[in-house]
Amino acid sequence: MNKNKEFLSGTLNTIILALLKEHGKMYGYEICSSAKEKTNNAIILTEGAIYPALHKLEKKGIIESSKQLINGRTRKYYEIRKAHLDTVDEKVQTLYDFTTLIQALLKPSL
Amino acid sequence: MNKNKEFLSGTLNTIILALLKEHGKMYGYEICSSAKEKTNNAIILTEGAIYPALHKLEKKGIIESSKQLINGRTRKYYEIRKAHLDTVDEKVQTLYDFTTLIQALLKPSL
DNA sequence: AACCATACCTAAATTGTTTATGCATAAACA
DNA sequence: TGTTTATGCATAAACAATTTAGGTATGGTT
Repeated sequence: MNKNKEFLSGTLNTIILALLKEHGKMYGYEICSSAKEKTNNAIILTEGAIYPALHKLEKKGIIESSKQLINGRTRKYYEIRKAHLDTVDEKVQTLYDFTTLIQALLKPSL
Repeated sequence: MNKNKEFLSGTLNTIILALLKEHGKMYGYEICSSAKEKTNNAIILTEGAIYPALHKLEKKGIIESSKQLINGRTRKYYEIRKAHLDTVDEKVQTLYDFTTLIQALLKPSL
């Protein structure tokens, strides 16, 4: 289980941004469970990785957060700043293209 | 240029092993230039990354090296140990599957 | 002679992630 | 009613991988 752990590094930020772009607004815990659910437990984003990543993206000004109290628990929602939507698009596309390159590289040895 | 630098981390070992599996025997410098050429300069494996990676794979017993003198320059060829070919197959397949998962995750936001 | 491509290598610094915690609330359960 | 499970945030030490930046050396090109 979690065979993909080693491959995940480097893709975390882009996965976060892609999910944020798709859903508009998400909170950290939701990003983890969403990725997990969408990939049938194949992609496990750990909280220890995702929260620092979100904080860093916010510090860079790419995303912004807003707190909301829901059922007595606080949720911190993140969304992509409009000014950076294009950058995010590019980043997502670049990762997509990268995965295609990797597949082309690996295919001959499969 | 080299937009893929951040995505490369974590995939280096598997790329090396896939190329070695495909070509049978390769030397470090060749692995770098091969990846570069095959991807039209999109995947740049740096020597500072690849040599330590090769040494580590050898220390683990997954690959083995043999030196050869060619045109007055020494080349250190690496190949996958037979006993580990199955492990390598699995690893390559796992990365391939992972890239497919990533594509499925990213697609809705493209 | 200078320079570039080839070919190996290492090591400090940076970075990202894991692992291991901690706090707190709500709901389910026994 | 007390414990566990799920939710939801967070940080920090340790670890691992990679970058950056150097080093050595040979052969071929200008």
